[in-house]
Amino acid sequence: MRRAEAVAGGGPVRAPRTGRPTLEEVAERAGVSRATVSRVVNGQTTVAEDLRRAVEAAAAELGYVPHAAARSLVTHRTDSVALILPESPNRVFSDDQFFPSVIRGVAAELDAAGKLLVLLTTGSAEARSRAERYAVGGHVDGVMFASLHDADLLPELMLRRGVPVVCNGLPHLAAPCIDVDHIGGVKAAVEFLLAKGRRRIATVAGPQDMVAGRERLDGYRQALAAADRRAIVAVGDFTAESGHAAMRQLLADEPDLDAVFVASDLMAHGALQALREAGRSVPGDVSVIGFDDIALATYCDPPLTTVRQPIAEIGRSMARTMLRLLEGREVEPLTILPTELVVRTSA
Amino acid sequence: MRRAEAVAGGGPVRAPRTGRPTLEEVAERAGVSRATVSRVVNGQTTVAEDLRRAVEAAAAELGYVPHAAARSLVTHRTDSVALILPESPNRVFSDDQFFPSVIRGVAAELDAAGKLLVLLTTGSAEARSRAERYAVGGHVDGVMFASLHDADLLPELMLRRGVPVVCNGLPHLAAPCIDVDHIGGVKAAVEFLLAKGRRRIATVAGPQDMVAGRERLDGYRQALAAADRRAIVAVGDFTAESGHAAMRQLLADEPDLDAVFVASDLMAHGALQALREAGRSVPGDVSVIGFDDIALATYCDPPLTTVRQPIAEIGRSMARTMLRLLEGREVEPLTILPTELVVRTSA
DNA sequence: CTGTTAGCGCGTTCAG
DNA sequence: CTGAACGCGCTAACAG
Repeated sequence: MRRAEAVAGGGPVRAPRTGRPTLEEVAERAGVSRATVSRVVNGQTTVAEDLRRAVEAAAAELGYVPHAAARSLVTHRTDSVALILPESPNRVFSDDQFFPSVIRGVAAELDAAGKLLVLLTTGSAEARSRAERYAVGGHVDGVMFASLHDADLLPELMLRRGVPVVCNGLPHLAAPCIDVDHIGGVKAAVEFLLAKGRRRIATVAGPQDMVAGRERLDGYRQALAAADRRAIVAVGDFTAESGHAAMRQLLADEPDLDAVFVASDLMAHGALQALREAGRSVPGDVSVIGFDDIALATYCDPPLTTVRQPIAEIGRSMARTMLRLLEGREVEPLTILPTELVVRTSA
Repeated sequence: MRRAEAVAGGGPVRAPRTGRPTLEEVAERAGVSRATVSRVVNGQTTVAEDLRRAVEAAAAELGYVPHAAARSLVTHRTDSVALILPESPNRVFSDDQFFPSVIRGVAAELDAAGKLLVLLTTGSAEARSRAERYAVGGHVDGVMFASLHDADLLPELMLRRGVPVVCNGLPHLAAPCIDVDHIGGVKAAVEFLLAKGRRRIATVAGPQDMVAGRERLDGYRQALAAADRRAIVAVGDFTAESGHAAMRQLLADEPDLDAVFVASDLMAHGALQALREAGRSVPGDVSVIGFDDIALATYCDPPLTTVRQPIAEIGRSMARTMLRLLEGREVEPLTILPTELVVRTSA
């Protein structure tokens, strides 16, 4: 990996055509020192106009692009941040639109700030340790976590290593968090069902190792308790299949239920199918309300009444918080985004 | 940015607690040289067992993680590769499952190889030049392009800069390409419609600045020409809205059409809606066939007959090709994956 | 098998 | 305002 030696025979010693031009080569071509080129490239204003132009010309002709590694070795910055998606790639990029929407929000905000987004999925133990090494190894300036599980130690680990962290889905951490008002949204949904005269209201809850799963169940319980009604609960894992299975379970346990709040739209889609198979009409026999308001909700048959959470805004907000963190500015320790009931046909 | 100076007063000079341990600190703690630590960290077998253990212990205690920039500055490797998605983040992470599925395939394969995936969207000119600087700047070892547009100069640019490239959607490049058999799949679809006795078969074509758009239209034309029938064409851009508009156009131009091949499932979904609004039954009055076989196809009403392309396999194949390229091995210049007609209800 | 040495390409003092 | 010199943390020759 060493540069070519001078050619034997005493001809003029020319630097070999290396793959990429370096600062030094630009400097030589422009007839200035490396330091001056560096200043120009980094937009310092303390360079004489003619030199600056010479440097810019030389850089353009050579197609100079600073070497990322060399630069970040000395600056300790990379101008890129990671978004960690604590699921397998299969899950992240499935038909659940949650992660894609978060990504979209993050990407938009980072793009505007000229930062780069690195996506990491940590669905396996191996992937998790790779992500750790990646972040701690200084590949990125900070790390954002989407939809964390309770048991995930990665955020704390990174914090301890001095990596700036922003998260979603675990509010009690020593890092700024972005989340939505799960409980308020679910209460509105259940109250809507009660106001419609529904009396036996069940729920398909989400996974209980996640805040989103627990709080949506809490909201349901609180609303029912306030109306002095009994809770009827089945638990799924946010997938359509689990929603289908949970709905069957509910129908078996409680055949006379007349409404169900399902903790995600994807599960609601599965639940609708189970109701159809059981010969129940929606919303005639059973009212159904979902949670998320992803595109699928409008495709459902009938179109799904659901609690909208601003998913892309979670991403945007995380990104903005991270950018502020990287600038050393103050940030809100906890940001709660609003949810709202979107009434369609299923309830 | 300089290390703390020795403390005045002559006490023992201790290295200040820097943010992250370096090779040197591990070496000192283990009582060996930096080189030996480097060897152990990089898994070389030429280190005596006792030293290796001492190094491993020291590294573990200090929580040593190699500094990415320093390493890749000398190795010229980063162990990560980029996947470029030549659309805006909004488009990439929309309800079109194409990109997510490609990502999934790429991620799976790269994961298995211990490489990291960096996702870049190049929907704007600015994003494009940022991606260029990123790749040329040596952040990644190679670049993969998904679903290229004809006019995209980025691949050639990167090639010229010596960056390894693999692409999808532009087969005539000086880089290995992965694509699917568009024409064969579409021919099968149209022939299926003809065999069913359909006589006035229209098409909603995709964007004509992409191979996928052009070849699917070609396949349609070839199959109709072989049957001595007239082509009836409207053009969309692969979105549901454009499919809806194109279908309305077709119905206005050719009210007695009895079948339509739509060049993407998302457009087909829009087309179905337009047909419904126009009071045409599917498949009674009009047969509809889509292209892709994403999850949406099964949600359609009626479930969509469609040409399946192995989207995730495109991603896997791109990743495998890239890995081989990075190892300096031979690769196929062109890989064509098969398509197949999946018959459901809409035709 | 191990340690010593020389850069990788760049930003950044510090003199001039 | 400019250039010379140093070091970021690491790998890879080269000696021993």
